[in-house]
Amino acid sequence: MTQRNTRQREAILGALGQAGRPLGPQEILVFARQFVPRLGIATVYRNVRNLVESGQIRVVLLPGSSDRYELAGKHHHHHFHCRECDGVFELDGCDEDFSGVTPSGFSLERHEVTLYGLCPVCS
Amino acid sequence: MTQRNTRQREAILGALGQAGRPLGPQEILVFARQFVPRLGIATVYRNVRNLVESGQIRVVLLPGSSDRYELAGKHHHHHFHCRECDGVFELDGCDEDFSGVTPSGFSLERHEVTLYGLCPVCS
DNA sequence: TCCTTATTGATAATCTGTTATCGAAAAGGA
DNA sequence: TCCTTTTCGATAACAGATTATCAATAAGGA
Repeated sequence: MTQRNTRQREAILGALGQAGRPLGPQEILVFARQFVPRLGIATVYRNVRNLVESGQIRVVLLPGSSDRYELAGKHHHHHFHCRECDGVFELDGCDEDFSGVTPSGFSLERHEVTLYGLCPVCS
Repeated sequence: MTQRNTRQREAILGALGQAGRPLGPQEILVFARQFVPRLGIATVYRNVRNLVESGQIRVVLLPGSSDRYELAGKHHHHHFHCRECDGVFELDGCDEDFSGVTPSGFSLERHEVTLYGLCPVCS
């Protein structure tokens, strides 16, 4: 036997699906406890790591803030980071092309765009 | 007497000027030791904090990497982050407008763009 | 130059986020 | 159901970045 299906892993995936936006480990814990009340933070970290390795979820890196996670398989997009509640929200797909801004000599592989301000709730 | 002019602070500002790109505290230490060989890392952190507070330098926040610092007073611009040497480089001014990408209900205040790939040296 | 006191340099302490440990619980094949 | 082995949950330990401590040094005004 290799990997087992646990209620905990399902709860974590369920939390990310339900939230519809990138969550940090602590946020995942809160959401997923709806499904598994006794869920522990170590289990969240463990499963998040495995799910990233297996390609089921994706790491969202943010300037000046800790990592969030979102379900994989979405097309290229970026995020909005609320300075008040610290929540992160998904934006619609990105069609920007930054090759023109890239100085000669540099080889551009990817880009990250983050918008800041207030989310609807905090406005 | 309130604040004194020290060789150390001058060396730190000199390092940032000479490098011409955002530096982290450890990088600042290396560069600035050209001017003050016995410079300590605590002094770098102390001065960096004061210089940010006094508005002489600016914090550069990067996704998935620790903070860098650059001289203040430049016009709005973004950065290129080399995945090989971890160096950060300044790009020419940004004229992007992301208000069209901002969903209704959100209030956009600022944005951050980071390009990734290889710098000329690492290419 | 002298003296006061901000600043330095070395290092211990702290902080935040994450991983390791280990006995208890539970997945799932026989 | 039983048994093996993965996974869990609580918490200790760790890692990297940053800040605090404190005796020694050095600005810079008198």
